[in-house]
Amino acid sequence: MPELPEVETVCRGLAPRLTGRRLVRVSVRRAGLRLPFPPRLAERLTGRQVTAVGRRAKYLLIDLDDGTVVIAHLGMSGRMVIADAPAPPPGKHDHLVLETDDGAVVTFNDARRFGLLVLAARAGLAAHPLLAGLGPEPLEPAFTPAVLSQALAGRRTPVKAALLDQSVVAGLGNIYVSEALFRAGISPLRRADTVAGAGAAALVPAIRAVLTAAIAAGGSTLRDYVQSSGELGYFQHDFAVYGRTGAACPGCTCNPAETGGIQRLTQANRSSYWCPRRQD
DNA sequence: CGGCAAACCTGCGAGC
DNA sequence: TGCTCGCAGGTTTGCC
Repeated sequence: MPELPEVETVCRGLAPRLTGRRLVRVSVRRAGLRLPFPPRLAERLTGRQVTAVGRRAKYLLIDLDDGTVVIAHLGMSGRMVIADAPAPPPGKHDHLVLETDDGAVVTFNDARRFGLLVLAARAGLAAHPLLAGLGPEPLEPAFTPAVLSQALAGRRTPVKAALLDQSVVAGLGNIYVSEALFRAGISPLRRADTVAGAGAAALVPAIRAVLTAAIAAGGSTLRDYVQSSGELGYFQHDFAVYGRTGAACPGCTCNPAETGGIQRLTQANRSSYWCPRRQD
């Protein structure tokens, strides 16, 4: 499920509970997820102090006091749940449990197991194979129309697929690509190279606005980003087009019964949602 | 190299 | 109620 805003929300929820804390107990309940867990994972984490919790694209980065960084990805169904010690009995798909010296219990749960968790050295982290190919962070100043334009130029694939490509821009997923294209008035069917230039100039603020609003929703609907259940990163957010096939387009005044409303199509095996009257 | 389908794995809702 | 089918927010692989 998680795209950049959800991972950011998980990050903000974990940070106050983990930063400065020492990991006093680590349970590893299976051999790995999409990738195998590192050898001796529990031993390598136990006793370490967390110095920072951050994010790059959809990756969660947890810095430890020995120069190690935990790189975690939530895949499609991964979640982090915070509870108070004593640790509750592990549930189905609880794969990793971290306990801190002040009594927080963080559980990494992932039903589909598309997530991952590996260790890396902080030094040279940007060159790590998982991170090296990532494009710019969409909320940072380096993500400019010129940069996006350059990344889209020469690409003959639909713009929908190009924006899903993490080397073009990091952190967008299926939901926010549809939402950003709607805001920018660009059809998901457009060939990427035709979106360079003016299209990119419209897309950059659209992407920024969509992500910023989603992060704000994550923060505002949760108390300190942690639900009462302890679950992080999952929040209700109103989408303009995503999952709204047949519904009225929020930007149109026409009758969806006559126009068909929001349309859904399949591109590269993923659903795209769009309003044909406002996006071309 | 570029683009697409399939693969990984489980859960859930819709339809019969 | 219970089964099957299609669908799911990610990423990699392998094939044309």
